[in-house]
Amino acid sequence: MKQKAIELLNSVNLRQTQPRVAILTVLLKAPAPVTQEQIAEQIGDSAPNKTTIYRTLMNLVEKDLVHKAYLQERTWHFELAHHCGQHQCHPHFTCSECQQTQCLPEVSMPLVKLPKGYVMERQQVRIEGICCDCRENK
Amino acid sequence: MKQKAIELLNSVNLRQTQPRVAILTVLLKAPAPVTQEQIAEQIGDSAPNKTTIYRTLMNLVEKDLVHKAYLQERTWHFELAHHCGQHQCHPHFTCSECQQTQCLPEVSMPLVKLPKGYVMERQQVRIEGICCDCRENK
DNA sequence: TTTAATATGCAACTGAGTTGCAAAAACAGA
DNA sequence: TCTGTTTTTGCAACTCAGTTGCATATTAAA
Repeated sequence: MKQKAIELLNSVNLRQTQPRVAILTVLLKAPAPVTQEQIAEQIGDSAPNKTTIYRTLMNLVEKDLVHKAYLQERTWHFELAHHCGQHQCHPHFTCSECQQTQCLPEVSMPLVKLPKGYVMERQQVRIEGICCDCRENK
Repeated sequence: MKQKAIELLNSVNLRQTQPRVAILTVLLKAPAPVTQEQIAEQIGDSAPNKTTIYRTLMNLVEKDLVHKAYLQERTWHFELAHHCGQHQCHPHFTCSECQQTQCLPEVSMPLVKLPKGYVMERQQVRIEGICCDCRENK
């Protein structure tokens, strides 16, 4: 994991620092998009300052290693981009009862046809609904 | 417009108040999702307090007259739901250069197939890319 | 009208994300 | 391995969208 993190940093010419490696390691393990706070929690006592976490995430987004996953919440969530297709991430499902978000297996959705002259960079799909657990407890 | 706003309020059993009518009227005219601040601006001097605007928007979202459109920004954007299909809104395009967002004409996207036991409420598509204007000015 | 229920405005608050700057760490070259 | 330059980090103070509590005003049903 840690090794993989270091490789990723090298691949985009970012200096290899403790905070960056730790943050990337968390992202590599995460099963769904995570917030700054969750990252800090996971790293524990040696977690970097929140400013550093945000700055690192922003660097990683800029290098396209990480994506901001837009969810119906106030807080930003991040996930590794390495499972995304060229123009499309996997869809995210958010339960409107329990607010839990999960990644859906990559589905090949057709890309929306853009008006002439527009360039597609990335298409994201977000789904709201009721998850299995919440439906049963009704 | 104002008449339409009143009808919408009646249809969901919300009391007809000046702020609500004004806010709905702005939403009815808006060509793309708008923020609290933009709504206040459009209404002008007689604009309700920002707390009222937020509370009204939340009421309208709850009644499903309005949707929160999730964009890659810090501020919330709202739009009328009346052009959305039952499980799907029209896609939004955000230019990663100029940050402008626009609605794309309703396209019929297939719905993602959810795992067993899940209920689909709404599917949203968000596209990032370069808009026509920005591409030409490069 | 009158009254009970609901909505509004205000001011103070919250909390995610940002900024500026001094101190620390990374790395290239000697 | 040391040195100097560049980049990164931590801290504290800040910003600003959205929230909360409560007193006052408005709605609409009787």
